[in-house]
Amino acid sequence: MKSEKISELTTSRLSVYLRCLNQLAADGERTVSSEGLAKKFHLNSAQIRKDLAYFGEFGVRGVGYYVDELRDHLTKILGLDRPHNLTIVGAGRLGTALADYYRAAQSNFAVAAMFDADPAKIGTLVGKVEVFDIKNFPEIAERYNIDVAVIAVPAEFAPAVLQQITVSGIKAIMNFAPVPLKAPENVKLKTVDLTISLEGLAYFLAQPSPQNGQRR
Amino acid sequence: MKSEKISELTTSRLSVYLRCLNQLAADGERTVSSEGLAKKFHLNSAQIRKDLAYFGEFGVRGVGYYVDELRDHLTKILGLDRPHNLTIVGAGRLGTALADYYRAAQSNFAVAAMFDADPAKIGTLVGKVEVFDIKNFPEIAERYNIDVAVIAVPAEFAPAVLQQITVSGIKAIMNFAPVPLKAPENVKLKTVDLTISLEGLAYFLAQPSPQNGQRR
DNA sequence: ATATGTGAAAACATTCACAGCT
DNA sequence: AGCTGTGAATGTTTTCACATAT
Repeated sequence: MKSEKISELTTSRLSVYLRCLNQLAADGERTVSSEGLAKKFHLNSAQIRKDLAYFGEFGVRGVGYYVDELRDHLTKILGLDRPHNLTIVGAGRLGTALADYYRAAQSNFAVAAMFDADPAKIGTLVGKVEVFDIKNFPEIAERYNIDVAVIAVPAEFAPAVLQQITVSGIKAIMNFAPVPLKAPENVKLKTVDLTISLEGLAYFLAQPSPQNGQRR
Repeated sequence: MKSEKISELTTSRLSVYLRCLNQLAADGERTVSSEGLAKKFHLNSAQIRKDLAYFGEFGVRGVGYYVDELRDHLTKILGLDRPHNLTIVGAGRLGTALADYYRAAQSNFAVAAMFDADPAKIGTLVGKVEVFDIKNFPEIAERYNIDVAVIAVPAEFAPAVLQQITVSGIKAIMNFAPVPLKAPENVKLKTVDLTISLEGLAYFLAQPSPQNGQRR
């Protein structure tokens, strides 16, 4: 157990471990070893032990980890022991798909509201979630106690949307707009760039090495 | 110019640079320095020079990089100088949203076909793209000359879908199912896990440090 | 016997700083 | 004078290997 700063690589692995532990619990497993976990996702067992050891000594030597206990720890560590209210800004194709996706995924994230600038969309429902005018963001975010915002608007509007979100005091933002955004200090911004991920695949295909038998 | 193995971190930055160069070209800029690029995305200029130097000496000392020339190089390096045919497996909410997203993004990725197992969806159109029966994957993939596949099915079906895709000889796969998949050697698999990204935000919110003024 | 927790080593990535070119 | 390309230095992440606990 150390008090260093935890890297993002570690925390996203914790999410993966937790998902796996939920599965193991459902399967009725009582304990699991770091080696057992490691095999499930082609990962090094020392890495798992180290990731967990940042937060405490959860294991028992000679035995492994108790599934239920570790699951509770990770749930708490990841802040998933209490609900989060999500908003999705941008009620276009991607925004509505994300709303549906997050609504369907049973999780502690409730999609509480959506926003758009298009008058035709304002007032409509996506699933059971109302689309509000982006102009009223601060008021609605307050009313619904939003703590996480997802940006799903075209790149050109993203900086302005980010601005509106941050002035409302929201500290956690996920951005799907393909543009580099700079969030204020003490606001966590994660960008997922769907285009760049694809281009990484194109690069791979362009490499000479795997060209044997490759479809062109 | 080295012949080392290029890291994925480098290649995704190349995508970012290319996007920026396209913008600069549209703005009529002739040259740009590594420092100029670096400022745009809060990045170190040495990193940019190093990333580029893996592939050649594209710059001119005392001047910088010629926008058009560097753009051409990066386009070629990333394999974006020729078209790619994309398929999306899973015509649910996420799959159709991704289809629309990639269709709209003007790029070298053409959405050529979609697949699903649900008889109600087979034969329908998403945009102008037909949904085929997943059973016919090999034949249709061949017909449309698919070289990149996107997995957008529920986690439980993802392993079987991966299997079907890889036996068809497709070498580049993007996975949105929240499950750890293992692709064969010489197949590139990228997973984007929308849930894990959110949980990283929850972890951040659960930390004591930024709790001043945070909405709960 | 078995599996954790962790220093030490190795691998990998970023940044510095400057020689060298235009 | 100005900016690249790159070795060297620094920082970060992963893996090894083993003492330590049950």
